[in-house]
Amino acid sequence: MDGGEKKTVKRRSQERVLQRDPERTRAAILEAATREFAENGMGGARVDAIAERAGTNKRMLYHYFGDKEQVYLHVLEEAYVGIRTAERELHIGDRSPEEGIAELALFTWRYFLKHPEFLSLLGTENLHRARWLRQSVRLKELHSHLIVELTEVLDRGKKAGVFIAVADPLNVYLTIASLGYFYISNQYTLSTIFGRDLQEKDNLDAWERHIVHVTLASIKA
Amino acid sequence: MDGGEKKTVKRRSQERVLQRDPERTRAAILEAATREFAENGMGGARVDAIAERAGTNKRMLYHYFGDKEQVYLHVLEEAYVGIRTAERELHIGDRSPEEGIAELALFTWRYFLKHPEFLSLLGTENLHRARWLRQSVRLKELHSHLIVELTEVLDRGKKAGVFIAVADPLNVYLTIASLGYFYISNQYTLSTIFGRDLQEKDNLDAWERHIVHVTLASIKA
DNA sequence: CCGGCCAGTAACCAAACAGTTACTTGATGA
DNA sequence: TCATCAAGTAACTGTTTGGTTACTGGCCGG
Repeated sequence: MDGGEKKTVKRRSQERVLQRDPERTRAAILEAATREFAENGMGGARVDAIAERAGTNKRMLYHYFGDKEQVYLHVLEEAYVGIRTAERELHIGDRSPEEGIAELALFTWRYFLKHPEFLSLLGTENLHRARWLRQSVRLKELHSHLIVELTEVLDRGKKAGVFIAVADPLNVYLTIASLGYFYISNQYTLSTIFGRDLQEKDNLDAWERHIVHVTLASIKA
Repeated sequence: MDGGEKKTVKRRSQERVLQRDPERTRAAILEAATREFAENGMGGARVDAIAERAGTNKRMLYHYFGDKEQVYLHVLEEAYVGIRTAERELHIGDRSPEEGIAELALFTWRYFLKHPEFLSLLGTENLHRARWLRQSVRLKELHSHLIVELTEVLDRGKKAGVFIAVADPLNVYLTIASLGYFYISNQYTLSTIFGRDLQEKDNLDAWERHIVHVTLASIKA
């Protein structure tokens, strides 16, 4: 539009400090992309915005990840690895069955509350019917640990007579996850239509207690 | 790309039958937009796609609604009106308190199951922090009816000694909605990572029973 | 019976977008 | 000490996209 010379590129002398640190640049892109995808979804996220947020430019993003979809896939994988890794350090089997379940419920709720971007990414992925998650080879074995440990805790509770016999591990986890996910991810529409700020501390505390109460009430003998 | 003449527009004689039916065209756009927004979110939805799905063209869409955001707002409003209208016909106060709560839980679950596009729209709206919902004047008074009626049922249950005294109407509704919403809207990632098809009839039926069971268990005296 | 109005069409436009190209710079090891 | 190669930059490109313009044609009140 303004300049005519196409070949002779004039360059201003270095404005940004050169990083020359591949690990750092890659990590910065991934973190910036996490925020961008979480805030805008797959369709709304902008490659330029990710590059700018990461303090680099598009060329590097394509250099490290190939294309937009691959960046998204890496972001999604990292997010799942994050929660499942933290979960592993819980050792819900170390205490009584009731305490174990309560601990898992509390952990899940607090993790969701601390990482709303994870919930947002799940929302985006489900909007697209798990299109990228299904392609991921990395995430196939990640989740079995949770179910195995939960099954063990429930079985101990059944033998001790404190839990009902029909308690299904997956259903118990889905109950915990449902109550946390919906409250946080849908807080904006809910606060609007019911005229109550769900982010207020009192309401958050009440819901935390509610999740533990509901989860235990649903499996107690 | 092919034709050169800019001013002299040549027109093929009428290919599509002229509808000349404003009501129908408007409704067709709204229905097509509902599907497009539900499937792709705000950022992913395409105005051209909506027009094509509606069997019309962009000009009409802009004629009736102004711009993309207004179309989306109308879609969202229609969706909320849909569920709240159906809800009103329930009359959960007509039976015993326990039956009333069970009825509301069943209705909500089945409505969600039948209208996944509503859940998707909620997800999109929450991704954008209720940006459009908050602007809507039409949807302010729509939801109070639900809370009023639920409060009445819970109070009756408390007086009869079947419900606990601390049961909060909003929390009861959030419990019901959480369990339905999460299971359906996150079914794709959940089915993938846990290797169980959540759309299978047996699983759906089990979850329906589970929702009623959990809701009642959490408020029973 | 005709002039203006409104539903409808298709071609068009500028901006935004994902992805590419052509080039520069700094570190390293032979 | 200099050739090589990876890290980095900015300008460019073809396409898509939301939104507009210029036009057509059926219908209805005067």
